[in-house]
Amino acid sequence: MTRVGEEVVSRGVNSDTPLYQATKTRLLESLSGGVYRPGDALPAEKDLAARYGISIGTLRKAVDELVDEGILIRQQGRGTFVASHDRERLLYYFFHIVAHEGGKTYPRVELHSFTRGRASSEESAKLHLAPDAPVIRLRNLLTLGEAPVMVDDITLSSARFPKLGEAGIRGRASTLYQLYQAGFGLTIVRTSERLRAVAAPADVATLLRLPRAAPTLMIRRVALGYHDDPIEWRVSHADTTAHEYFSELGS
Amino acid sequence: MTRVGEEVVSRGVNSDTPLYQATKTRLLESLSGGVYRPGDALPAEKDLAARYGISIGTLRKAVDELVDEGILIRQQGRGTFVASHDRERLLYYFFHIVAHEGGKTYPRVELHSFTRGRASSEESAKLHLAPDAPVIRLRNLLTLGEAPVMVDDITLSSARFPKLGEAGIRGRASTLYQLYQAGFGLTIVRTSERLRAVAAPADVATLLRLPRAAPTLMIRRVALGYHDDPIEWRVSHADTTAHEYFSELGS
DNA sequence: AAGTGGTCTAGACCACCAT
DNA sequence: TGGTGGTCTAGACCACTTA
Repeated sequence: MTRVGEEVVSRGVNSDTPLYQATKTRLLESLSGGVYRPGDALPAEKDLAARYGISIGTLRKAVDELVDEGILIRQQGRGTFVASHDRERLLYYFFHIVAHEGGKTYPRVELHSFTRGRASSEESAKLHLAPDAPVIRLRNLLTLGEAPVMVDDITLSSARFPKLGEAGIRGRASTLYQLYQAGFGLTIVRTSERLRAVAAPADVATLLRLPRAAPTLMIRRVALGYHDDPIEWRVSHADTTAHEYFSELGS
Repeated sequence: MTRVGEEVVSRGVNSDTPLYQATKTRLLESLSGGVYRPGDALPAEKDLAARYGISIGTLRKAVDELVDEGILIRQQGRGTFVASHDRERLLYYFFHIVAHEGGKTYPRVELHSFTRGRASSEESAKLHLAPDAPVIRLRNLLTLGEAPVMVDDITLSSARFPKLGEAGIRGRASTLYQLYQAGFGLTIVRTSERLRAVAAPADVATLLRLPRAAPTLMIRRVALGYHDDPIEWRVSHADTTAHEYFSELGS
């Protein structure tokens, strides 16, 4: 009934990469380029399919993968939306500290210090920066319930966060990731973490009200954007006497 | 060209759950029931679709999800296979300890002790057992390179592992998960882990050749089967001076 | 060459949401 | 009521593996 041969030929340039993957790339470029912004609704699937000149099934396969990756969000009857860093989403995807045997709660975050400097070799490696590139360093103290639970040491490239000052952070009622997104157009999509158990450094122990050299969970995290570009480097120390790190993996 | 209405009616019983989900359940039941065993090839997709009386697209959607969950494995041109606990797969999905900044290596595992007893309240909770149910406890010592790196304390329900004795474990050249699968028809599909930093218990410190009360990474893990049924409870203590826990999340 | 999964199409109908 | 995503179909052709 159909002459698929003609269609396939008319598909055009990309001969080796599948159409749905090319479509995914186009969507990703529209996202990182700001054509569709966090919170926006995408055009309806049939419109998008028509615009790209592909069938709705192929369009859906591309969107499916972006939904799986947490980049788009489908809502039946309403539309498809660009994921934004609202608190719930952040808590769900990027915050892994929970009370023992308990559920997730949103932490209180307090900016403890803000400094500028030049990248260490580790920082430049993690953030793909030139040696000695200028960086911004923040230290946050996180509280769950009453007690301080975690100290975050965060490094950002000054080049990617122009004009970011201490006031800009302290003034906000939002989270850091919301600030990256709203203020600099940078959306965190994925993180990669490595964990160790270490004796608390003296300054961390003080902030967490722990005995000197108490065991703490050290979390070293790179946060990545749409194109797996590193946006933030973070070293955290958590007190795990009343909380723990949650990991649901292996599927 | 088609009368979809008739088809939909002829779909039969399950009116609220989508066909592809019902199909997924049927496949899962065939897997846990041993109709298709680990390593086996499934029937070709068009044959399966015909057998279930559904279109190939719907069958593929069900299989897609099982592939995403690591339960089935597709190989173009060859077939679709039931995932088995070969070393590579275990390493990739279930073993999260890597050398600092390094890649994964397979550990040497040594059975250190084998005992029987009755479930603690925690063990019975984690394994969904009655209080004081009979359990088997193993302690393994894991070595990466030359140095001991991790101590695993494993608890199994005696009821689910009948006739499992020390010789049955020590004699094997395989991994524990391969033993669960080949010997008892139990396949691990997913794990859920919670991590803390704790001072090494005395016996663990000795085995890991660490100073008393050195910080260790404590990993508490439930391993689950096809129907999210708990199969194994494991508490590990890792020395993270030269290794770390790897977690790729947030997508 | 035969068999398998992988891609893609064109379109029908269902379920849900807003108005 | 009209629009959105969600499900499902029937079938063509492509890419890959094996013999």
